[in-house]
Order: sequence, then C-alpha cells, then structure tokens
Amino acid sequence: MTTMSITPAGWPTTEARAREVQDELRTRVELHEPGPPPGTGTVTGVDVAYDDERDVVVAAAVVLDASSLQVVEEATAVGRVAFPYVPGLLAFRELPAVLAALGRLTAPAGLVVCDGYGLAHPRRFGLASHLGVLTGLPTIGVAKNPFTFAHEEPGALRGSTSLLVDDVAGAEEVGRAVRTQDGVKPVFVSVGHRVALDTAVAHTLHLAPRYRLPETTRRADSLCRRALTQATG
DNA sequence: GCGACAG
DNA sequence: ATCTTGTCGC
Repeated sequence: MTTMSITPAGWPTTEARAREVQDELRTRVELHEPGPPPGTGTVTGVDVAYDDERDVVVAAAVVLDASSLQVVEEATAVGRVAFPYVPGLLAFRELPAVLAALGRLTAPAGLVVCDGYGLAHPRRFGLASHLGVLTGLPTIGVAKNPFTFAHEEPGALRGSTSLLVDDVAGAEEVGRAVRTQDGVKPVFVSVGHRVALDTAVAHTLHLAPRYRLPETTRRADSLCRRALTQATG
C-alpha cells in the first residue's frame, strides 16, 4: 500500500514555527570544511514537481558518477504537499519528498546539488543548508534566479564569476553568480553544508560541461516531471 | 500599508 | 513551480 505519509513527524505547519526551526537548525550548519573535490565519487541531484490541484508532490534523486557524469541510480517518492510556497520557506515545501527519495537510494549520494539556495537566504538557511543538516551530507545550492540578492554581471565566458551579495546585510557575500556557458545567463551558487564556496563553484562548472544547468539538476528535473505525469495524468 | 520574492 | 505553439539555431 502507499498510504504512509511522506511528511516527517513534527514537520512545521505555520510560517512562524518554520522560521523558528530555521533559526534553531542554522547553528548546526558546517561552513569550514572544503568539501569533496569535483570529479571524484558520486554526486546527486534532487528536484521536486507539483500538481497543487491534486495536492500531489513528486521528488527525484539521481546519482551520477562524478567523473563520467553517467547515471548510477535513480529514485522517486510521491506524497502530499506539506507546505505552501512561501519565499524563504521553500525547504518546508520540498524537503519531505526529497528526504523520502534520498532514502530509497542504495548508492552513496556523495555531494548533493539542490535546485535553490543554501547560505544565500534571508536567515542564511536555505533549502541546501537545511537538507545538509538533516542528512549530514555535503550540499550546495544552484539557483536559476538571484532571489533578493544583488550581483554584477559576470564576464561573458564560461567560468566567469561575480559576487552575489546581500545589500540588506551590508553587502555581505552570500554566493556567486557563475557563467556556466559562453554568453548564457549565469546560475547562482551558494554553499549548503560541509562545502566551501570555491568548491561549490568548481562542482557547478564540472557538472555543466554542455548546458547552463548542472547535469544533476537536469536529470532530477526530468525524472520528477515524468514521475508526476505518471502519478497523475 | 505596498512591493519583491529560490521553487 | 505551472499554464502553453511554434520557432530559431546548432
């Protein structure tokens, strides 16, 4: 049967409580480890797709060999939407399904690449930070938009980067804008848990040899969409 | 109070 | 995130 809820016991249901949880868990983020070097071991992409009409959420976790970028293993998890989309509280909407999908993997996840932010967050505890603390795995966030942050335009060539700063917090650096392909809009990288920013940027470039987004994100996005179509219609 | 705002 | 056809380009 598939009647078990996918949402962890005690998962927040109010915005106020969710913010409290972020402030509590934030103290457990590890920001001083360099993180695994790019190209070795495994790397995992996670992403989520929704059908809010039917209250269905599907997460996908795709493990890649970090050297060849070939798929090692795939897993999905289907459940009910646990939280509405609220900017700054995305983790409470996405993580229950992501944790379930990761739990179905048999291969070691290695570094996990999230679709969204880590440190670059109003309270410095985005999706990637949250997932890292809950799993203990090294995590990074690669987002498609600058959210509320400011950045200079990186150089036009692949590999160019610029600072992503929080103007509200005195221009504190919270991540990097990274050009992964010549002349293509940059992605926005921030650290999650147990990975340094330079390492996170290196992983992002290594994972995006051909397209703007990392292969991890592309594979996970594709898989959760297919799984949602199959679960719904 | 108003507007902006990862996915 | 999601709603959606064709179209320009490698």
